[in-house]
Amino acid sequence: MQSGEYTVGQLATAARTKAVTIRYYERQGLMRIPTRTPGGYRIYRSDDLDRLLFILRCRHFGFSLENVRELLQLADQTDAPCAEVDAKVARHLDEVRERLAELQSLEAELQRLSRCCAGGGIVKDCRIIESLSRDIGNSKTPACTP
Amino acid sequence: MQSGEYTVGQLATAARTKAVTIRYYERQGLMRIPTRTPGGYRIYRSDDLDRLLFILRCRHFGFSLENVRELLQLADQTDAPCAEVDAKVARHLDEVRERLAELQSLEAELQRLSRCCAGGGIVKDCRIIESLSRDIGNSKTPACTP
DNA sequence: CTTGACCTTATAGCAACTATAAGGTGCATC
DNA sequence: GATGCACCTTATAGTTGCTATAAGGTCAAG
Ligand SMILES: [Zn+2]
Ligand SMILES: [Zn+2]
Ligand SMILES: [Zn+2]
Ligand SMILES: [Zn+2]
Repeated sequence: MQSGEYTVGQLATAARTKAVTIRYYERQGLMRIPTRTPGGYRIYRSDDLDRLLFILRCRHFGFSLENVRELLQLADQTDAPCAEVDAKVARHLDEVRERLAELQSLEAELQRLSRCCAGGGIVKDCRIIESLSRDIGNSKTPACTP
Repeated sequence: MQSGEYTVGQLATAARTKAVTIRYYERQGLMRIPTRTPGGYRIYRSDDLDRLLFILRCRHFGFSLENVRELLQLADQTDAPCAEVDAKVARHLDEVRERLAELQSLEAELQRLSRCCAGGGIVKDCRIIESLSRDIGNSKTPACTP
């Protein structure tokens, strides 16, 4: 091990991730196949750290591993127009906003459900259980009027 | 097959779900073990439909199957206090709000990333790729656990 | 009695890891 | 040189809530 070289564990520490994750990324074709010591240990260099950090930043932004793979390829073609990159980010942003809207409506529904029951009663009279037991979605009379 | 009885497919249709889902819920201990025809077909009755609809409503509210299992048990003890039910719903609402907050901050970050690049350039100069290649939030590198 | 829609089970796959087992390496210390 | 220990290796299974496939059996209509 020379200076500027890392074992998988050292690379993991440097990137604040775990060795298993790095091996997993290798199997998934995100990390390059590293050289090995005579004993079979993986040896990484600083460009591997760069690549790993790129991957982790993409993950932090919620990109799927497949998207990350594509982003890595795009990032390598430095002279190509970046329109595809920009589009990928924009599309992902759209997806996140969609999930956000869904989660917001879930939160509202769940809050309504939660407020159904005043507490202190028994299951037989619990408006929450009642709401879960009948079709609130199609009911004319809403189960809960908070 | 008498009236008021369902095969798994008919039950699925009645609940607007799929037969495989019902069998899966049975394996997971959510649906009761049904009786069978001499040929081995599952036979369901209207209380099975009620139970299935209860499960599906819980799923609609985002409860995990484990939570649904517990809610089913709680719902069966009609004379017990409903505090546990109420607490389960409240806890789930908290989790949803937590996810919501994470998703909101992700949306903001992603919007900032998206706006980095004006478009029309090449990858080499793309601020998005640059952002993904450098430590933008460099004061802290939060390891996002989604 | 054949057709065809439906049913049965078992098994594998998805995403992105996490956990476990069983063993090998590298380096410091005795 | 032997030992100990932290770290490395691979393979395999588990997580969640389904979905897909294969290979076969049942039921009711025509
Ligand atoms: Zn209650
Ligand atoms: Zn809804
Ligand atoms: Zn962040
Ligand atoms: Zn760009």
